[in-house]
Amino acid sequence: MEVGEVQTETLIKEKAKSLFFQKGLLNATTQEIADEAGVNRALIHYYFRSREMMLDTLLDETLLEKRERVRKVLSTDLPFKKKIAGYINALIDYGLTYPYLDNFIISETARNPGKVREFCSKDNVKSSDLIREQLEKEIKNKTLAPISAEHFMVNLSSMCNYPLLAKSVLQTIHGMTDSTYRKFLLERKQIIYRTIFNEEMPDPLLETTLSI
Amino acid sequence: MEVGEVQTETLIKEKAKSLFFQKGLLNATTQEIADEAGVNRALIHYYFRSREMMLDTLLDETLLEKRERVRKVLSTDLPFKKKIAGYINALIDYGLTYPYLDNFIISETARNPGKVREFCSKDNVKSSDLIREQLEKEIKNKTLAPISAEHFMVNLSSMCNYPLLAKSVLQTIHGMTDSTYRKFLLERKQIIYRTIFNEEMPDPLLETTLSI
DNA sequence: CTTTGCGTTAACAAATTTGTTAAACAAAAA
DNA sequence: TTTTTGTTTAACAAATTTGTTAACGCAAAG
Repeated sequence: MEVGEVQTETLIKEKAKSLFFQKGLLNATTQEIADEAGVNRALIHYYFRSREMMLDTLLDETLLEKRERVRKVLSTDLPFKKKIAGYINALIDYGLTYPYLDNFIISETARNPGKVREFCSKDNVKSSDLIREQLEKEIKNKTLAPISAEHFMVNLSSMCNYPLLAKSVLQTIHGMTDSTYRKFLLERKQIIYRTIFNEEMPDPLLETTLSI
Repeated sequence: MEVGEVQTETLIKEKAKSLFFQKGLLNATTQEIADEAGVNRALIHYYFRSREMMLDTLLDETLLEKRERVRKVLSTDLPFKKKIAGYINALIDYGLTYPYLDNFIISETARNPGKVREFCSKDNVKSSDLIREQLEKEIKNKTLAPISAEHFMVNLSSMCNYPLLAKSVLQTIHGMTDSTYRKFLLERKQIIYRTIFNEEMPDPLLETTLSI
């Protein structure tokens, strides 16, 4: 391996993530991954032992990264509504990066129910616990209609994640181009905030974390 | 084939739907389907020619059935809010019947983008068009905050479908049993209505269409 | 009774895919 | 230079999966 060249292992992981989580090729073969990375297929076994172990590594890394991002937003000292605005922002932006990640998880779950439990157990802090206290305060102050922390978080993540998951279907139904649908998703940040809080989202909260 | 016995073709289709759309075995092999139906694998080819053609048939039938149900609800003469309550009811109940249907569609899309377009094009009436008029009237009457029909429908279907899709993950995170999660989903009918309309859902609208 | 046709089965062929291995290669160490 | 170590490759073996086919069984028609 020449100095300065990208590490083969990293290259394979990135191309595999792209196939699985961005392009949605949930059943990509080791050959397809190798082709995408432009390396010999045997290298996948050299670095990861088996396809299954590579999947575990990819999921571990990607889910950890996503959790970190979400955790960071929900653990700030910001007031409740700003925190939630940040959460919406992070979730939609992350979804735009890996539109098929959730889908992948869900499908894998059916194939191997134990694995998800394993991944989830690594996540010892529930996001609903991170907002419960503030949420209840809002409800007490009558600035939010009564709702449990669980339902609140499920509402939120549903409205953020589903339109990304169902992109191809929704896009086809509504006859949107890729760029139109992207705009639609970004619009949704405000829509979701309004639906949850029944009031306008403050402008400064809209900045995307995406470069592209 | 004895008289009175279930038609083999129907039996295969039902067992295949169960595997794909209920148990979430998205990659079920023809052998697994045959085993589930208790028939010889060759019969699948006898009746459906190929695995691919069977998939098309299954999707066609199931999506048509789902559409019919939704269409029926949105095409009644009921006032807007009752109509939406019926929609929530139908969507959650249908999702409880086929929790992996959406997931299947999404995954298939990545493998064969043209197929979804074909399926969607058979659905010549958008559900957002079915409610647009009434929605705009509600907004004009100030009984609903301004929102486009598209975002409104996406909000609605997101909150109904996502928790079913992500069942295994959410269930694990929140440590719920199957029956607890089922209750959680049924609770959501009211939660979703409240989130959308910011007011209580009238009791008579809560009746499930499910027998179990 | 014989024939016809549908439903069913086991056995086979072909394609795909995963995982292994032995050899080739290249760069750094001795 | 030779050796060693880590990386890469082609070739192979094994398992899985789809699709075909020829034969069998059986009920209804002739």
